Amino acid sequence: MSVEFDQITFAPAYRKVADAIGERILNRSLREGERLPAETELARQFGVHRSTVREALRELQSRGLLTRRPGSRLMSVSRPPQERVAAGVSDALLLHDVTVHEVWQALTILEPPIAAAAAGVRHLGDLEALDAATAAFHGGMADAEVAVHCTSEVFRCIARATHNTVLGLAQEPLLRLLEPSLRVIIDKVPQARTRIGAAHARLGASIRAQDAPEATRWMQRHIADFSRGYQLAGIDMGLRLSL
Amino acid sequence: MSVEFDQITFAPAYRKVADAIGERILNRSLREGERLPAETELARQFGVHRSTVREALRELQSRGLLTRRPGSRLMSVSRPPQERVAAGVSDALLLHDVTVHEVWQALTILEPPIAAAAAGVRHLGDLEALDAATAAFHGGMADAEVAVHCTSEVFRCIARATHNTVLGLAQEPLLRLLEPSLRVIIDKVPQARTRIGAAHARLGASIRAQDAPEATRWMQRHIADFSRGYQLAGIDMGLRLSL
DNA sequence: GTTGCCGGATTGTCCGACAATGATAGGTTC
DNA sequence: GAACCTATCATTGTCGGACAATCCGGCAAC
Repeated sequence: MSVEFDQITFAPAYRKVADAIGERILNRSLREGERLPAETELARQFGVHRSTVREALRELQSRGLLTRRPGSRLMSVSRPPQERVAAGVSDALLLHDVTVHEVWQALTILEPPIAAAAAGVRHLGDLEALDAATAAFHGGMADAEVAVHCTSEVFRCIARATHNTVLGLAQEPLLRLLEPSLRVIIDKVPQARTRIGAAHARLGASIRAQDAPEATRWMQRHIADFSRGYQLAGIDMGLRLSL
Repeated sequence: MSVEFDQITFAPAYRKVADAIGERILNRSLREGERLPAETELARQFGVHRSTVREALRELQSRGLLTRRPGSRLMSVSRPPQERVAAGVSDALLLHDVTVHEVWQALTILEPPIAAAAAGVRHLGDLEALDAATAAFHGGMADAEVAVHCTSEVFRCIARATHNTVLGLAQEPLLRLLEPSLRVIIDKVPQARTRIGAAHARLGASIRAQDAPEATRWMQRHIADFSRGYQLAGIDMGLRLSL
């Protein structure tokens, strides 16, 4: 009965330019490190004004697809750095009002298997990095800031030891969201530091021994301890996170 | 002895403007849905040229922090839509040369506990959505495209049933990366559709029955099946993904 | 109630300009 | 020949201004 039309789609020029360049980066016809022509030249090629090109470049830059390498004014193609991507995810989660509990639950799910995987695949350098982080935790235990940083660093080292980029990138936003509340716990709960330190030691040992079940168990306890920490620090896990 | 100086940081005006606005969105002093002043007005407030403001807006827009609501020319504050964030993550993973195996391993880790959590918390609407996706899979099984879409949709429904945003957002990029290879499997492996369909049915049943262990088991098999599928379809899991 | 029209606001795009700053090449000194 | 200095040039960041298209709101006409 009724005639149906497709929604018409109009994209401004700056989006088209961004899409065109982005497309070629994604499909690898522009390779990492390759330098883009100057803005004026791009404007000429696309047949638009330089201002339009610049708007497109800002978008690609913020996606991490383009970056300016030090010592070069020209933009060059880059793979989005993990930190940037993770920051995007944690910002999004923050604005979506995720609760402490949601982050904690995700850690509960993610971390023990990561520890197990790390115990499976091991590589000497990875163990060293883990030891370094553990040692730094002990050394800087007095300073809450250092303690917090080292705690998440231990997580990072373990994830890195799995040599699975996906796991590392999945974990990173959680660590970012965890840190502020972890700081509160470490500040308010006296026994937190020693318990965390002990967990680190056991985790390191079991990963070194390639004892996956043991690594899993200790990681479970480690994460479970956070939940206790939240209680003791008087943090309501149902509350949404804030930066 | 030596005098130490901080690295001097220079940020172009468009970055400063973007940071200023972004900051206020992140710390919620600008609330979701709130409309920004017009570009001319922003330029006046920041004391820069409109082109500069526009470059900043492009960045915020691409981060999903600003969007234009239909029927309004003014930019309004938005929380980054999941799809956009997920797209950013999967693009990044793609460019970082993640392998099929890495994605698969992450699914192995993530999905069974998600299914278990879904079996714990259940909400009538969630079950309906899951049933709908399962039914759509059966209905459209002939069409590979539909089958692929419904398979990931089932994952999405299960994650949604956990009511944990973090889990949903962690999973989404994996689904995006999974889909192309899943399409190949469904095309090349005759028994794939029935096995996937069976898994969906069992998953739905055990979640409805709130049987977390059973849901875990079926999800494990479901994901393990993918690995078999890759073999049968002749896909080398060590190869990096491509779009 | 729908349609048509007008004024104003806003964006998308363009033109052109210019200072600051690195890169580079070319000449100079040892 | 190597190292150093300098003039030149290319490129970005930023600006001023301009203009068409378009969309919103309101109001009149049908």
